[in-house]
Amino acid sequence: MGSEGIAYVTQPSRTARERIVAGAADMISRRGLNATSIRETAKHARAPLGSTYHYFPEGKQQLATEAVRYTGDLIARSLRKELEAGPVAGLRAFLGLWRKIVVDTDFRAGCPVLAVSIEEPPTDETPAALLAAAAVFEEWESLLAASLRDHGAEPEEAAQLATLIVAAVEGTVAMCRAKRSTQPLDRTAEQLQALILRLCR
Amino acid sequence: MGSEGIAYVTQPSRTARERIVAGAADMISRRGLNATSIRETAKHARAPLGSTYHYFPEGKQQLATEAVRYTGDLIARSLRKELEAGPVAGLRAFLGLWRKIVVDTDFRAGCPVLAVSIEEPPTDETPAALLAAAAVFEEWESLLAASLRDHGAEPEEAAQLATLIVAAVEGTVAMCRAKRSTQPLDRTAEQLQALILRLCR
DNA sequence: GCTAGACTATGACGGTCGTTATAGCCAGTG
DNA sequence: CACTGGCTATAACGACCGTCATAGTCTAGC
Repeated sequence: MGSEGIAYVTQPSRTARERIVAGAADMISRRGLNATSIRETAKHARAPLGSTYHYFPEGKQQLATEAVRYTGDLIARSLRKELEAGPVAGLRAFLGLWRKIVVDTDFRAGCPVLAVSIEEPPTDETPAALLAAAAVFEEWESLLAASLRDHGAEPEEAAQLATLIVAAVEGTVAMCRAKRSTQPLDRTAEQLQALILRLCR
Repeated sequence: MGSEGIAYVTQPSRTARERIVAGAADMISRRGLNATSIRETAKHARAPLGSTYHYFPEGKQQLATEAVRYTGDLIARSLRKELEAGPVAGLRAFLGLWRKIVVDTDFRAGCPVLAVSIEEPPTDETPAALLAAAAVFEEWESLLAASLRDHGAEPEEAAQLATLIVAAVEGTVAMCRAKRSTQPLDRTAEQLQALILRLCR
């Protein structure tokens, strides 16, 4: 312990609640939702177990939901800013964020939104964390699509390409973890960048 | 029970060992590796728990490894056949396989190879299941890349596009599960098909 | 100072996990 | 017929899980 968590750093200045959420996002991105226990989440955030149920009375589902939204907002904020310099710059920033997470954690962490997306819902109704994951994907896509439209792409084409970008990046991050190499990220980056350049005039 | 598992059907004609592997692949694709217990795997295959450790003496890791290879071979076999009709036909078959799994299971199942890829390795060395996942991705990519080269693509371009296709499909399946919709698959299919057509002359 | 409410500390509950051990069944071979 | 080896049945092991309850500590406002 102590040398591993770099991607979602838990600065001691933040409140205990924020540290728990950020730590949960990090752990979910590494091991998946089901393998992330509330006990370890609390320990990772140097918070007592009891506090977890104080801050998140609805239990694990609420914590997972907030962790998904936390990461979603983190990425969306950066993406929104970089997209001001155009879709290619936005893509580069998007890829760069994930590359940093994957490399900094020695291919151990990935995307918690993806991790939550591939867990089977229990029985009948859709859990809140899965709904949050869908909303995060939607937001990332719409940010990219808007930028593509602003740079001359047809709306339908822009929507398609935005979906492709998000899906490809998520899949590529997973492939990098399996192969313990950033080569998939390099290849995907090349192809997606060419695709944007071709579409925006 | 009885009306849910359609994607990786467990025909009673197969041996108990095969049923356990196929069932494990299905369960991993739904809930992830860590949330798939050997007990439930055995129950799902109508095999006693003791038999699991008889057939797979190395325990859960061995079962997971074989489940990954099982799915990898299943997809690779179909992909190889359809690619004889060209890369576009291959892409269509690839997408169709995943679409069927996602739709038939009401967005509950996905790709077990992806699920294994995003689980953090325990401590020091890479687990066998993760190595198997990397090999499966590699095989799918090389099948696609070879077909693209055979139809006029430059080797480097072919490799890049093959990686993009595998990554995009894996990511898209996850997005479909989160959104409970096949729209991402439709969009990705459109973009990838256009990409192949543009590259192969 | 004192009290209310936010937070911590601690322990327990029933349950499932991976794995192992042991004893039994039941084909097929000699 | 005995017997051997593949497979089953059953129970147990320590460990961890999500959740809840309860009692204690701390701090802000009166």
